[in-house]
Amino acid sequence: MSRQHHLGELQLAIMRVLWSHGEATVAQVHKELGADRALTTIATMLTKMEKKGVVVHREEGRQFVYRASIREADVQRTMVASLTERLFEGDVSALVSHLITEQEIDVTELERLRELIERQRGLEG
Amino acid sequence: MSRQHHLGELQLAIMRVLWSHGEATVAQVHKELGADRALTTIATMLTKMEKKGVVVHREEGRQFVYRASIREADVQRTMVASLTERLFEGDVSALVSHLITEQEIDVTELERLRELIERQRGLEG
DNA sequence: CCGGTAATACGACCAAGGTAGTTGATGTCG
DNA sequence: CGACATCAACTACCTTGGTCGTATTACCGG
Repeated sequence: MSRQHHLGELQLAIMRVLWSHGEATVAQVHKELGADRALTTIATMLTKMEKKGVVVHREEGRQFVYRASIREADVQRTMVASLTERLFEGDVSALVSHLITEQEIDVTELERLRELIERQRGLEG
Repeated sequence: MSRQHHLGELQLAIMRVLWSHGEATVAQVHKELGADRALTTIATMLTKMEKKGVVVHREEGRQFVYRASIREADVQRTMVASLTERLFEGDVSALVSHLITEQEIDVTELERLRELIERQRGLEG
């Protein structure tokens, strides 16, 4: 269940469509992604993803309607944790520091984050 | 220069050794990584990495002494940005939120981060 | 000088992500 | 009914990361 779901670029893009739409056919996913790749690319990828266990499908007429079978928050958690491990030796705070100081967050956002931290500190305190 | 340096697991592990040691021979890297893989695996990887432009070497007798040719902060920046793009539609704050609420940061760290945000807010005016 | 050791060079493989063409079945529309 | 469009299945490639085995070369100790 909570296996390391380490998804590639296209796979993630597809997952995002499924997460936001709930369900989608190959054609819908394709369109949503800008229709720059071939339709079969999406279809092949979805097949591989189903084999891997990250999506499932039901049939509607002769079309397949796909649905994500893992939750977005779980994927975020495992992938962020993995990156944190690889780049910051597992130090989550180091990553947050990096984000705050190196990755362009405007003042309004900073204020929002400050409040978030306050709230979280309340919860943990 | 600022190409998307998208490094794999082993590559990152090797880079970390080089960043922290400044320079290292194949044998040193191998040892530092626990010597669980074959020595040639490290050697091959370093060759590939040099071709890719992320490390360079000089010769010392018969040995190659490798050195990183890209900075750690740059790799962090591009890889974090890439993940942010893929998982949070480029919304850095969303990632920070995720880290604060979902990834186990203790109260002391939260306080440290709060101060960091204050300071950054000062810098950005 | 000779045999073993230590290093790189080179080539082989495998898996996974990504991309797409072709085929064959099945519907639909005129 | 028949031509055309749609859709999944299958096959095929290519690239990159990762993992090694073997060959070749150079050095070092006896």
